Amino acid sequence: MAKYKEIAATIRKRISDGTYPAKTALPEQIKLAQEFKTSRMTIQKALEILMFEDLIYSKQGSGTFIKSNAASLSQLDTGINQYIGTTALFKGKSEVRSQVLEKKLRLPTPDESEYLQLDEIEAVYDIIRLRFLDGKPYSIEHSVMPAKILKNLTKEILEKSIYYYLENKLGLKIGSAYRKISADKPNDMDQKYLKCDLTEPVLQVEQTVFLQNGIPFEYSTTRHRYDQGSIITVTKGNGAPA
Amino acid sequence: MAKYKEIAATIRKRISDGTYPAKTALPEQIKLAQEFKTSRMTIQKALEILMFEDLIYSKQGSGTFIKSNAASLSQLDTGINQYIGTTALFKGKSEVRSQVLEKKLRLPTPDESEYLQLDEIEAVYDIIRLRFLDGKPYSIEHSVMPAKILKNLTKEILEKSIYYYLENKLGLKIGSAYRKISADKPNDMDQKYLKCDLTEPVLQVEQTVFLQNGIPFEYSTTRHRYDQGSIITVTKGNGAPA
DNA sequence: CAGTGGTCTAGACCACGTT
DNA sequence: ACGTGGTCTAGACCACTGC
Repeated sequence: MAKYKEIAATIRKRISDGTYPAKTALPEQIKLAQEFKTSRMTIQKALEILMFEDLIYSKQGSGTFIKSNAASLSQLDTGINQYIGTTALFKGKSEVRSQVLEKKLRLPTPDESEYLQLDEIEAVYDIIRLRFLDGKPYSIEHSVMPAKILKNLTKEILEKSIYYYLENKLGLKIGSAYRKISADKPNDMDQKYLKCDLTEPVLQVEQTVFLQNGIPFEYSTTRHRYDQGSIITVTKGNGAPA
Repeated sequence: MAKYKEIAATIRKRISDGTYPAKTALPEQIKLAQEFKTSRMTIQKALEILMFEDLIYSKQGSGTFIKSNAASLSQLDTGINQYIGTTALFKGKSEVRSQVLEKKLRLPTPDESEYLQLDEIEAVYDIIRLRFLDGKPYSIEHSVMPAKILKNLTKEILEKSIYYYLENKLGLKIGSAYRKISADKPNDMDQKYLKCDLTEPVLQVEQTVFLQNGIPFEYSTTRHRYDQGSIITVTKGNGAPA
């Protein structure tokens, strides 16, 4: 592994085990460079990682400090702000199953061709899946995906995880996602499949997901029963003044 | 401005105006270093900014490429994933006003002292505000903040923006935030103040906001009328494999 | 003014992908 | 094998903070 990553890991460990206590200053970059027998640039690359993880922050002219919530943050082993699909989310805790309500190939609507950056002649898969958690329905997901990316999409893949198929079978990497989250009254499908009555709202997540190269690969709308899910987000502070 | 930031700005401009078209490779780092009369390290710091902004990505051994959604992304002048308060969000578009329904000093509940990392003997402000957009109520915000941070909180400040007060008057910087977003049935207050009937749900955002040094400064629950707001998030792809 | 982090250089070698 | 990005060095000077 790269030296600066190893240094970052060492410092991260010292933060989580209390060797470097919260709210105190880290040793100066020069000292760290001496200790790790490296240059200041390399120390800075290591510290940059920890800043990105929100464990420390620097003030020019003053020092580099450990955030007061750093110890608890460093326990989380994965990065900030993940885009975990529903299948991975409940992994190990419960049993998740998908029922494919619809799977057809059609042409995109004008909106969809804009969101997915497609020509009007390029077909899309139109898929509706009902998700079950431990046998109980908890969400309906309506996905539209370009057929040229998801070739040979089978029902079997849809019943498992599309994300797994993309990354492991097609070798494509997921990049960013835009999401719009809102609350809504239950519509006919919600009432039928999610067993919502008129006073039971849904949490709707409308999202466009991009591959690493910036090509959109999915536009979807997911509606959750209000008592069956919430969205957690972590927003990192910007360094730049407004 | 630092040279690497200027270089990043120049390249960003070339991406947005099409000088460097989407899906193509950027000039090699050596070439860029020559053009800008600088070293490769400085070019890399410039490119790092653009990667963080999700405009480009690199593949070792291959090149640095422009994402296909880069041009549209570079139009957004502000950074990714902002934590803008409601006041700033609607700036220039509409008129936002706050009515303070409650403002008292009390001791924290066990949950609150955990979220806010407070001793049970440290007082908190308990504040309930009703927000109006163009004269119509659209959300109720219940905030709990440590009194030791927000000294001398006046009703006047509450009617404007707490965030503005923090950053400009107290010189404190906002850092990260954790949010939990969910949908819910309207409760008594929602029905009374947001004029929700029983079939009109609310979008609830429960959040803990931290200062730059990691100290929590606000735990709040905001309930929006379902037809008056949605949450937009942008999730950046991780570089690391799962 | 002393001490800290921020930027920058002009090289070098390594790791990876492509051919 | 070659060309790309990734890492790393051993310095230098600048910008800011705090005494």
